[in-house]
Amino acid sequence: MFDVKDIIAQAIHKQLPELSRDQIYDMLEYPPNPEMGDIALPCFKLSKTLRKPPVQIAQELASNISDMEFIDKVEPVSGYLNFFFNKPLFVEQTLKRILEEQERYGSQPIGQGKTIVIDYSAPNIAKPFHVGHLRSTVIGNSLRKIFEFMGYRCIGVNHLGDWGTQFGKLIVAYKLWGNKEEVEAHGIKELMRLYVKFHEEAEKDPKLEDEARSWFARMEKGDSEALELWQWFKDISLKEFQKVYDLLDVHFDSYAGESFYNDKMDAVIEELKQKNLLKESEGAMIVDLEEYGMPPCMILKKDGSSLYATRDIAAAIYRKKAYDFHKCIYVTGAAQSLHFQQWFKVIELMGYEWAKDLIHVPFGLVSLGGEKLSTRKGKVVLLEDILSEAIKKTLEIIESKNPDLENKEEVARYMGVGAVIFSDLYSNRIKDVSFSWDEVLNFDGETGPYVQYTHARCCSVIRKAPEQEDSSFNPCLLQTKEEYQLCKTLYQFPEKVMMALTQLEPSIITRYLVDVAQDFNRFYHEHPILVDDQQLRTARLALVKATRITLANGLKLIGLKPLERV
RNA sequence: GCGCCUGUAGCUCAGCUGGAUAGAGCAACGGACUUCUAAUCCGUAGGUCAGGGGUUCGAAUCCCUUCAGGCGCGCCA
Repeated sequence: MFDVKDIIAQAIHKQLPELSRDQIYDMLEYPPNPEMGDIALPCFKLSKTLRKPPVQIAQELASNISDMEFIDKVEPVSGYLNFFFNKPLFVEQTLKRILEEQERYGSQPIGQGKTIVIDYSAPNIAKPFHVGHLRSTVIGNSLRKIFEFMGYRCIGVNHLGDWGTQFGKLIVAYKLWGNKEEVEAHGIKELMRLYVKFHEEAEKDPKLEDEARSWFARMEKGDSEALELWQWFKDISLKEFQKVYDLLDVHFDSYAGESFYNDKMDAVIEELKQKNLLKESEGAMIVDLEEYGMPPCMILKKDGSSLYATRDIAAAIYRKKAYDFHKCIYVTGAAQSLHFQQWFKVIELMGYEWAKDLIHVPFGLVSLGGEKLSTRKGKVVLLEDILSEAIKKTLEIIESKNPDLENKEEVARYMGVGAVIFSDLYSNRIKDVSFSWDEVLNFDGETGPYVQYTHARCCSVIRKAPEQEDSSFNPCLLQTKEEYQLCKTLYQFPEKVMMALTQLEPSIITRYLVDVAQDFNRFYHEHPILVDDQQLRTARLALVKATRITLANGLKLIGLKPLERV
């Protein structure tokens, strides 16, 4: 594997044995502009340990450092040591590596033999799938792809919200105002109507709440009428969710939701008792977390029924047994941060050393015109509607730009859905986002369609190029600003994937794809590729092929299918 | 009241675990299609990095503090 940074780190290490190669590796950075070289070592930090001014350190290193094949020039500039690559060699090695590794380019086998459980999406049964759920779904899906790319075995778990008092409410509403035909005909939309109606009516008549609670209690006791209705609601919901997942191309290995853990709770409560962690407070059972600066974690309500913390604890213990995970990752809204901290601590107090392997990956909430989304008030944007709008708009663009395209419908589907996913993975996940139709349906600039378009452009050039058997090329012919810059950006892909993995941050990939696309489009605009000069054409084609591979690999990591024609 | 998160161009956001002159896209304006897909490219304009202190050779980045917004804090998940 070709890694210039490592080569440079080693050369510096020879001069400065007091620092490890890894330490030096981490100090190396990419200078802000090309005149400052390709890689730089700031010497300011070394100043203290070496008891010399940084300028002098840089100068000494520059004159003593041994000649390296990959480096043309080493230049000390006001405390920085700037390395200038041997461009042809760098270009050759970088492109060769990409062209050889193909769909493996960017991956490192760091996860061999390790299992990651990723808990994502987790919509609530009988409630519509809206923009808010999309984030968990696409972030989780992308993290899963990234981990798999790095050699981990991944278990995607959809922890369905399929248990709780809301089903009591739904049963009451169904019995009072609903009927079988309407539900069969309109699915979740009808269930949501009933749910919203329940809350409206319950404000006038609080007795409804009691009724709902008693229906839920019947469910917990195994009452067959209640459970049949529950199962029916669940089937209807899952069928509709499946349509969305198919459209998004998101899949799970397990749909074990909340109800799955019903019969696993008693054992957990028993264990907590035995380990002396449970404490009675105001009639309820809690784990006191005061000495850790947190409010108590509630395990049992006054009436003896369990809560979501109880379920999460049971689920974690089950997953550890079932999958023996290396890490278990929970992709949920930032609003739940405290909840996760609390029950992670409970797991730790129970004496499980793997408590440290539980990771909460929070993300900011989605609002709608400054207002919080609320299923109960019916204030939501349905994901289905967003996706179909995006597909419709894509189709319009195709009709006007490329009406002869084959299978327009299919391309529009991938492109439109991809645009929505891309925009959701575009900024740091922790940021709150305000949903805007304008933004989601804008296909210019830093967007999914822009990257897809660029990928298709690469494919198109490659298709039109004459066949050639020899894969070699002359890297000396790729020395212009645009060509070299593109090459340097392509070189960074493995680092970016690694960063996305350690930071659990898919947006690093998304942004990187835009960088690649920008660099490629500049190159494409400046330099004709399919020229008569066979040498030049072959060299530029190698660059196009490498770009295509990198874009395709990155797109797959954020859950998009790279398109060959748009 | 306590805790967590956020604050960078008119708007949406990057800024790599402290580094060189703070970068993109959108919107605006002006250019580039007889030539590999113009969903593209080039140029112009746009900044007290919320305010104030501190640490440091160096701060958008770390610490303290104020302000603004969001989210949490026992019987929902």
